[in-house]
Amino acid sequence: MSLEHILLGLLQRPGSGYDLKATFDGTVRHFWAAELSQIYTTLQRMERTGLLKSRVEPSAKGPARKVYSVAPTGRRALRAWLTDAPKVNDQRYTYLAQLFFMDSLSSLDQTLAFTTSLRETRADALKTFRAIERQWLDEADGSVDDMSDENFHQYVTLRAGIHTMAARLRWCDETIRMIKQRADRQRNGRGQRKGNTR
Amino acid sequence: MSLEHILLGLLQRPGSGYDLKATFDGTVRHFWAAELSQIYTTLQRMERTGLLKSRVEPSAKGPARKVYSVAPTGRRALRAWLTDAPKVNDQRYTYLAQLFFMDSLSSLDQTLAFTTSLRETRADALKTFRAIERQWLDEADGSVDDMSDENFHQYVTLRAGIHTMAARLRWCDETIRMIKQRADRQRNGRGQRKGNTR
DNA sequence: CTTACCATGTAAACCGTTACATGATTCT
DNA sequence: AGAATCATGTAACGGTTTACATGGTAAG
Repeated sequence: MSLEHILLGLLQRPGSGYDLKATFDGTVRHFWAAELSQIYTTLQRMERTGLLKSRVEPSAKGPARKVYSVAPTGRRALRAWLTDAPKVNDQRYTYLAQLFFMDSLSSLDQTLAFTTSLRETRADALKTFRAIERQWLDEADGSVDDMSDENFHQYVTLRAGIHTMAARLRWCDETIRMIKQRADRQRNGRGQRKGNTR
Repeated sequence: MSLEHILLGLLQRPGSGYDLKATFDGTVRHFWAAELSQIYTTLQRMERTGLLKSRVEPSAKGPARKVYSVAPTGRRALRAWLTDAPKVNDQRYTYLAQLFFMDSLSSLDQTLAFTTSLRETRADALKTFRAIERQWLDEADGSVDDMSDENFHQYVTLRAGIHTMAARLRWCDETIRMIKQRADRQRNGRGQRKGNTR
């Protein structure tokens, strides 16, 4: 139920579902994504179970806004979650699954093209992360020490994304190198070894 | 629908749901996890939609086994998925979400303890990955070139896990260093800057 | 006799994506 | 007039976890 806890965290400043979607995309999207529809239904559930309260406010534009804020029960729930041990959840990587079975295409060229294409997307993502980091550092006069504690906590989660993405790029490069080496060997007639007969 | 595709990949050697759970845990668990109950229901759906066929076989021990294998439609679906572009899916990191909001505990000591504890679990996980890699390399006489193409594809996904986990460890170390530095500064009375007043 | 392993599932609840539906205001 | 943005949702489907239910064989 981490989405609920993230919403509790974000709602330390009250807001509507629509507001929260924007905040989501602007702050936590590098480690958590959520669609508007999911946010709306989750907020409704959280009000039903007493974690949140809401009031309806007229809007300058469009329909009335339903502004949520954290109820006392919610505050306790957030605190309990934060003082709990770090929760490690399983990750699912679709592209690694594809790669895992890609031998059945019997074409190292396909594997090479796949990995090369993946590398590009990861390089773009890393560039984006680094640009966001530069903005953060500019706003803090270039020094992490000048950040507020609040910004510091947020900043280190961005650093996590940068480390991970950089590692993935290095892995792509290592893999591309190994694929090329393997393809060369096979072209030079050293490919027939250990059941490698496809 | 990646679980379906992974099951298609694994079922290139036919097997029962129970078999598949064991294979899952032994081969792809570092990038994909699945419970038995999910595997059973997914296999049933895939037979209903024509991706798989099954036959019932008596078992040496326990109840009859329902052995699934890939139907022609399934073979085409697997091929289409493998020749598709690398699919990057969003990752959700619960512990980064916790860290993101942890400033509201107003205690850098808590943040330090949290990160230190996380570091331990990541170090253990990395150790496990490295042990598995050593086994793989031993079986291939220590050289990646001596692996079959099939094993090579599987090996590189393990390397992805190792790169990622090592990066996460380096991030933990970097973060721990920054937290300590920040705590020191605040104890030495330089803590009151830029809204850092909690 | 009890535990572990083999082998099958169902049910309930929540997580998450995609598509659909509605309607107001503001800018071009 | 049409597009963008504000703002709310529902529905359907599949993904995932946890708990429950059943019963056989083999080893200690």
